[in-house]
Amino acid sequence: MTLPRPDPDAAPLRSSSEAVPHDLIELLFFAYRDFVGDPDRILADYGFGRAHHRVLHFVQRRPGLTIAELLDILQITKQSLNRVLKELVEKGYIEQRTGRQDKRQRHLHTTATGQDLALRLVRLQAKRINRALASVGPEAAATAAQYLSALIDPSEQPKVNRLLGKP
Amino acid sequence: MTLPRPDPDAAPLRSSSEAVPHDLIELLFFAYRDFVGDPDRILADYGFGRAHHRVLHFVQRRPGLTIAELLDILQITKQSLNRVLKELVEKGYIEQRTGRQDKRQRHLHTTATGQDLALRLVRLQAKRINRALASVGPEAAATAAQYLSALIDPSEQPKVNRLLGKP
DNA sequence: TGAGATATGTCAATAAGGCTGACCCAAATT
DNA sequence: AATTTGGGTCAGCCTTATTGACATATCTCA
Repeated sequence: MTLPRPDPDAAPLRSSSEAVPHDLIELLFFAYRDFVGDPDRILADYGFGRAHHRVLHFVQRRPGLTIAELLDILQITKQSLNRVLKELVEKGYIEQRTGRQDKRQRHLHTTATGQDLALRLVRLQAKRINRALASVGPEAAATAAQYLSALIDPSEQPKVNRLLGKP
Repeated sequence: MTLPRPDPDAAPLRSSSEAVPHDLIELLFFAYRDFVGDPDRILADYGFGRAHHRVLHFVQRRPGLTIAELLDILQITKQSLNRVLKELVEKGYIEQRTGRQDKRQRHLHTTATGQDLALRLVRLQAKRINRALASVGPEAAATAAQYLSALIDPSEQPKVNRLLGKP
């Protein structure tokens, strides 16, 4: 099966002086797909999906996170969050603790089981990333991080930087 | 609302000597989300979703693509592809031409309308990427491309390289 | 020529992960 | 005491994906 080559004349940029970096567009699609594919396969054994992974990941990373903070990070509705969070709590991967100062808040923590799974998943993703960095040279790490960071909505960047601990 | 900082001692890497680049893991999530968010908003006006976008994009990029080739790129089932492809054809964004040598094949092409939409979307994504490149320096483009490419499953890399026209 | 492989299309059922809208309670704030 | 905030929940809907089964046309090869 031979794929046709991209046709350079197919889309002349008449009304735009900006170049279109097709490779960066398509590579992000393929890279992201394979990147989340690894965890997906494991999560399926637990009856979890991608949404559970994200919740587990950020709770593991930021123990004590509240619901509101998690909603702000994930940018989904509380109904969507609640479904997966409830399952993670019921199955014993995440624990909710009522806030001490503000008793309305629920602070989220991974249980020992939750930590095991979160670590297993994050190591799997780290493996892929480290393999990539090894192949392009470790100097690329900083550049890649800066590039990905700059792709984020400027309005979201402060939040993400805080999240990553880079104020 | 103040987010707690990542807890560096929360997940000691007892059973792994590999470092875990949390920033690169999380940045990929945020970057991808915002990257596909732009087109999503536009597509909603047309009654299309992300799946339609991917089909339209690759057909625009590789005019004459067959169904089998597209399935191989997207890695979804033909039933999934068929639903969105049918809608794109019915609404006049994509055209199917029966193969000349092999009459079983359908060669896919964007219509004029399809090209307009595809270009609009690709320019939007290019804008975000070019903004990012401008902020980190254009030298970063090659590094970012290499890094993203190296994230892809090694078994898939030849295919992607062919697709991008870099053999 | 006839058998089998290939390319595509389609039906039906199911699941995951999102959404909106409408409520509810308890606790904090003013 | 009244209002706002943090969180939970019900119900219904959409999109994208899946599996499995089957249909049809066309191509290839013995």
